[in-house]
Amino acid sequence: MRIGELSKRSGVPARMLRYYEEQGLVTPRRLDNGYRSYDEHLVDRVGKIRGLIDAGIPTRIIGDILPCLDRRQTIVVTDPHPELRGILLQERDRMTQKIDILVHNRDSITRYIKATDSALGVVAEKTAS
Amino acid sequence: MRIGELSKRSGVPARMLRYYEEQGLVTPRRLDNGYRSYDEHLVDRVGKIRGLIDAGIPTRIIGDILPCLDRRQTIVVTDPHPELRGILLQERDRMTQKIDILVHNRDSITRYIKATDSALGVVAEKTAS
DNA sequence: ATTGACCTTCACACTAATGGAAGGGTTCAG
DNA sequence: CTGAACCCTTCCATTAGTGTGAAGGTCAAT
Repeated sequence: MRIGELSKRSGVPARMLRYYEEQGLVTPRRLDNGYRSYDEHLVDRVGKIRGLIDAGIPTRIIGDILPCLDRRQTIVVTDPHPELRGILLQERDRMTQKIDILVHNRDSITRYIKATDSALGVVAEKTAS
Repeated sequence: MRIGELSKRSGVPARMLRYYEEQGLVTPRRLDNGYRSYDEHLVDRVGKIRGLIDAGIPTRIIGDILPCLDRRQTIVVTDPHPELRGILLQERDRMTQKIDILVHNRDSITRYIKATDSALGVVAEKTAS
């Protein structure tokens, strides 16, 4: 498919799809006329990319970990660069840390909402009575 | 305490502490000589701020939710602006979404590491034999 | 009184992610 | 053939988060 369709289907602006290509995250083929041609499995890939970017992972790192994220992957035993394992471990820990922070703060927000709700509920009851 | 000490204790560069102030996230008192004076509880606060920024939450939003994050808070029934509840709900959902994505990808990475490890383990065994 | 370690503001600059416009091809439908 | 709707590249702009440096004030210790 061409960039417009991928953009529609993935919800990612075409501008960003070109940017991801520039960053080496997706490498569409080219048609004879120079148009980008994305094949099906890239829909999923850009979905992952968006998710990770939204979650605060920079593209530089996404590029490192993306190849390891595909289910049904052929494990790359011929490791392109040997520091990969270290990078992955480190990045996994970073993600765990982010998760913990997000969970904690989300729960705080939830508690806050509940508290205000019940407080207002009481007010509503009182004013209603 | 002054900015240098807070910086050391929180691990956040003084430059950033001034930036957070500019963004309205912390409002230190001022000494007679113009120096910023932070009191104890702000150590915690900047910790939260850093965590949230690292997790990909923009300061603008942190400013909204920060007041709701303090344990031992006085619930602000006199709601400064009435859209707050909506903002909080929306932001909480965003955070949940981020969490899900992070968890999913972190687990993928973990699986990948395990897979390569055991693959290399086999190789090591074979070469060792 | 000078030195050194703080602090102040202001300003310039960089990166990452994104938006957008300019100028120019391609394709297709009418 | 012409217009609409795509696509291309290149360049410029903006925002958030940072780093860094200049020019200067404060203060404690020598």
